[in-house]
Formats: sequence, C-alpha cells, structure tokens
Amino acid sequence: MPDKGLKPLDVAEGETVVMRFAPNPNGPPTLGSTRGIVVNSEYVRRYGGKFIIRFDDTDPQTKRPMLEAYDWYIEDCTWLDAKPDKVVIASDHMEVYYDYARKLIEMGHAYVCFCEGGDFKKFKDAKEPCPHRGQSPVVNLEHWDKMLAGDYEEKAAVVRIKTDIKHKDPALRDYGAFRIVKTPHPRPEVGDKYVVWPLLDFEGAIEDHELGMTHIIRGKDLMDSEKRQGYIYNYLGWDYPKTTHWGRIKMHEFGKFSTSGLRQAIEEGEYSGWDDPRLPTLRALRRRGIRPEAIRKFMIEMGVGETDVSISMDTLYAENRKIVDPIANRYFFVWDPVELEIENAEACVVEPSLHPTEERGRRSINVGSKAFVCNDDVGSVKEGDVLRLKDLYNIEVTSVSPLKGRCIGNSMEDVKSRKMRIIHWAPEDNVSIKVLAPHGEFTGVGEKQVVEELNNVVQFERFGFCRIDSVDDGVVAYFTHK
RNA sequence: GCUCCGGUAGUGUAGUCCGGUCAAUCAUUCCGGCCUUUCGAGCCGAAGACUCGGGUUCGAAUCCCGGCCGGAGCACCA
Repeated sequence: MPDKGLKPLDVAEGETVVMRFAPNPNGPPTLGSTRGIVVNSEYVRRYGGKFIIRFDDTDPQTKRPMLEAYDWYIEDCTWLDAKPDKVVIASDHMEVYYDYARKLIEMGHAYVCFCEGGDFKKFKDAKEPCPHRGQSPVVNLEHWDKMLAGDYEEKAAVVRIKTDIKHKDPALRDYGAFRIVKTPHPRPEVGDKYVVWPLLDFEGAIEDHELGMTHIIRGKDLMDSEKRQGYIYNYLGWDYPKTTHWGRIKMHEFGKFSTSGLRQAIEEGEYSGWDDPRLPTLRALRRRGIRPEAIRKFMIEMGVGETDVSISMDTLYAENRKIVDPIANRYFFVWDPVELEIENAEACVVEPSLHPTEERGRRSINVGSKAFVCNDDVGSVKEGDVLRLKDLYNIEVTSVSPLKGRCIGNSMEDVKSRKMRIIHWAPEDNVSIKVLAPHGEFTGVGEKQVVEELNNVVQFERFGFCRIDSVDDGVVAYFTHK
C-alpha cells in the first residue's frame, strides 16, 4: 500500500520495527491521541513489525490515571484497526526502574538532591553544581534507600541524573528522574506500594530500551527528551531508537480543551458523558457514526510534520462521507414539524427508494389525509403556492393557518414547468425522532421504518447523516455530518 | 533570560537532504456549470501559495546569513 503521507522509515537490514503508543490513561482517547495510534500502527503494519501500547501511568497525583481509561484505550485502538501486539503498564515495572536507578547511583551518574526547587534552579541557571551533586555513591545509596522506605516527605528529596551542569541548554542540566509521591496509585494492584515515582524521561528511557523500541515518533514538545535520555543511554551503553517528531494538532471546531477540564465539565453535567456528541473523543465520534477507516485515512494523509497544524473536521467528514454515502439508507425526518391537512387526499402507500443510486430496495409509507412538513419549508408560503411533496404528489396551498393543501396531481412535468419547490415530509403514522448534534438538538417526526436501522448510519434527506442510537421510546439519533 | 524547532493556496499536504524537468502536487474548502424528485455524491471548469531581506549561482521553494512570525523546553506533569 503506497500510502501517501507517511514517509518511509529508516529501517536497518534485518531489523524488526518495534513502535509504541504511550498515553497516560488519565482520560479517554481523543482525536489528538488518535494520531499516535494510527501513525505508529500504520508504520508497523507496513514494515511487518510490532505495535505496543504502553501506559505511562507513573503520576498518581497531578495527572492521575483513570481506571476505566486503560480499557478504553485498548477498545479504541482495536476499533481503529490498531490492536496492539503487546500491552505494557509502567506502574507494573517499578522494580525495574528502581534497579536501574540504583545502578546509575552506584556508577556515580545520579544523586539524591535535597535542594528546594527554586534553589536548584538558581544553581542550574548559574551553571553551578548544587551542594548534593558531589555526594559519594555510598552516601547517595543511603539516601536512596531512605527515599524508598518513605523516610522523606514529598518534595524533600529527588533523584537527579548527572548530565553536564554547564551545558549551554538549560533544559539539559541535571534533570529530575524520581520524586516522592505519597498519594496511592488508583490501580488496586499498585495502591500504596510505592512512594518513589519515576518521571517521564527516566521511565520512558528505560521502557523504550527494555521493549526494544526501534523507532519513536513523539510530539515536538518532547524533543529534549532524546538529548536528556541520551545521557542514560550512554551511561548504560545502549543505542537510542530513531526518533521523529510531530507538531501539535488542533481541530478548528474544538477549542482548547484539557482532559482534566473535560472531566470536570462532565461531572458538573455540562456534557452528558465522554461520548457527548460535542466532544472530540473517539467514543463520541464512534457514536456519531464516524468510521474508523475515515479516521485512519485522515491521519495518514496528514503525515508527520513538525509544523503545528490546525485543521477542520470538514476534511474528516469528507473522508467519512465517501464511505458512508453509498451504504446509508435515505429517510424522511421532519424537524420543527407543522401539520398539513390535505383536503382531497385518498389514502395510499408510496414506496420511495432507499438510495438514489444504489439498488437497495424500497421503503413503504402509508399516507392518509395529513402529513407533517418542516416549518422552515412552509413558514413563508401563501395561499395558492404550489409545492411538491417528494415521492408523493403536488399540492396547492389552500390555507396557511391552519396549514391546508389540495392534491393537484402527480406530474413531474408540472413540477418543472411551474418550478415547484420539492420538500420532504412525514406521514401521520410516524415515529418521534430526536437528533443529538454538536450544534444542538433537533426534535421532530419521521418514517416509522427508521426503527429498523438501529446502529446504522442513515441519511435524513435535506438534513444530514445520522447514526441511529436507540429506538426504544421513539428514535434517538446522533448527528454524523451533513 | 538561555536553548531548540518550524514557516508552501482558506485548511492540510508533496517537493527542500542531492539547486534547473516547480510559471510548484494532491486532498479539502469556496465559487461557477452539468446531472439529479432531497441532501450529498458524480462529472466539467475556475480561484488560490513558496514569511521577508540580502548573499552564493548561469539558475534557489530548495544552499548560506540576518530579520519577522509561530511553537516548544528550561517542572518533584505526561
């Protein structure tokens, strides 16, 4: 598959590509996370390698993991046709991190620092070693053991990796590798077992090596990680994976949002849940009837660039429409309905086709002497106006309030010669329908046959595509796109 | 303040490493037309870009220097 968008990877002779997607499960996957899932898994698929999902859940406090989210990630990856070959949870590997920490301390490449944050910054900015930097490995090991034993309070001590305190880039000078957190971890398997937690650069450095990662794609914001982690790799004699970076991705339709911000908004009832149609979570998009193939294509064609991008959902919708249009059956949904009485009507059954171009059969509608039409369509009609009820017949308006009309035949010639507007309608014998859309809620009535489309994406003519979400008590549909 | 990265049409993207074939690709969007008993799709057509200034060169989107704009790191977040 010569997918445009993704540049070839630099793969050594005989090398098996191993790549990972490493989220913190502190909320469900969003469109942003999806890039990491799709691009990594796509590369792995192309090169016949291995795709690993690793939960970087080593912060029980500030970015506290959400227990349900671990499964959500696996679910959503699978849905995106990116089922991981292996699932790794960082909080299961604490002993491994501790072992390497001890080793680096013994080698004299790490030390326990008791500086207060601000004080250390002063030393660092002045390119001066702090008083603890010169401690012997023996002393550092003692402190390390005390840290592990819980003898120090939070923020009292931190383990730093020795880099080059005079490095011209301040971001690289002696960075933190472990800190003390006494909040228990949400995973019951872990709980309060540990009080010393690794920071991202340490945890990631060890994991990427242990898992045999060959290539890493990560955000531009983590560009310094390679240089920082490079010190650890040098000390331990490891080779660093090949790295690529991408810029931030932002959708026009969704302003700035943070997982913690969304979480709060949901708890306060501002959104109905993580799958509220207004949210950019995968769960919401799935519920709305966005197809995973469309998301994959969208992400792959965007490629991997270091430029920050801000793109429109329209592009994703266009991809999705190509998939959904040929398979979505057509139905009438009348929002903001107005009753229309047809004075000379004779009961009949009409059978419009389910799709304008595909052979998908027909639907069947019983029509009596009343119908419903959209207020938008008849709000400004006058007595004597003529209209075409699509797939039914032509009418002449005989009264505006209440709205009444008279059937004046079924001739398409008349529709053309008299330039009648063609509007859709719903029969008197109908089903109530509610559509939940990012831009609001729409209620009205529609053809009864819609209840047969549970879980399918249909097109409500002149309205848009929708996924039928439930049919228990009337129909509830989630808006996909136009 | 120090350090790093980026800047091609409205939005994304190809091309930049190894200057010419680039009066610059593709998608989306927008605007026209055709078709159509909805909308959408489809078909046809059109519009629209190399951040700026120098330099190197016969020749620069591509190389060099500087400016401007944008993003990021310098956290006991990931």
